[in-house]
Amino acid sequence: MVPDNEEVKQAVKVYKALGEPTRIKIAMLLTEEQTLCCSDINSKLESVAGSTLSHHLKQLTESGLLQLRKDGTYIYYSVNKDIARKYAPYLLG
Amino acid sequence: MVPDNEEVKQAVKVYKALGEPTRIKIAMLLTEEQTLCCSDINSKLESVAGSTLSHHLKQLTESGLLQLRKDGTYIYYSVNKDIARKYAPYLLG
DNA sequence: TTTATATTTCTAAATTTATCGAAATAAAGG
DNA sequence: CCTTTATTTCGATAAATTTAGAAATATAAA
Repeated sequence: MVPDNEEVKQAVKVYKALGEPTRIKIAMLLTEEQTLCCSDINSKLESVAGSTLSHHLKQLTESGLLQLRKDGTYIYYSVNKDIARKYAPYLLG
Repeated sequence: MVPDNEEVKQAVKVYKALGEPTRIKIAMLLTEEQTLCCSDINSKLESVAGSTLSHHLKQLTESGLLQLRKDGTYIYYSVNKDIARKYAPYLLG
C-alpha cells in the first residue's frame, strides 16, 4: 500500500534530521552561505559543544542532505541541492 | 543570522512529524487516499495500538500537515496541501 | 437507556536522542 | 618531534519519544 523502499527511508532520515531546531538552522545557514567548516558553523549558531555539533552534522550528512569536502584539518560542509530540492525545497527558499 | 520565527518553528514541527516511519506512511497514505478515518488508517498500516495511532495523528495534525473533519463518531483526516506543498512537496509526488 | 463503535487521555515502561566533557585522531606548522 | 588547531569518538546523564493497555469520552443505534 504505502511503499517502504530506500527512497522513503531516506525521506525519513532527511526529515528526522531537519526536525530539530539546531539542525534545521545548520541546514538553513549552509543554504545561505554555501560552504562552511565546523568551527565556522559553530560560531554562527548559539554555540553548542563541538562534540554536539559533530553529532548533528553526522546526522545531516548521513541523511544525504549535507555533503562534505576535506581540506587539511578542515572539513567543509555544504547542502546537497538535489536532495534538498527533492525532499525539502523549502530550504532553498 | 538564521531566523527563528514561527515559520521555521512550523518547519521543525512538520519535519519532526515526518521523520518517523509510521507517520510518514500515514502522510503518504492520506496523500494517495484523500481522506480516511482513524480506524481505516490503522487497518491500512502494520497496525499499531489505537492509542499509538492517536498520538501520531495528533503530532501530524498539530504540525499543520493534517487537517480533520468530525462526522459523528468518526474523525476524517486529510493532508493540508498548502502545508505539504510548502515544506514537503515530495509527499504530493 | 443500554450497548456498541470510534477515538482520546492517562499512566508507565522501554528506547532513542541531545548534550557535554574528556580523551582520541588527524593534519599542519614550527 | 612537539604543539596547535579542527574534528570525532567515547562515556555518561538528562530529557524526549514511542509504545501499549486501561480507562474515559463521545456519538450513534438498538
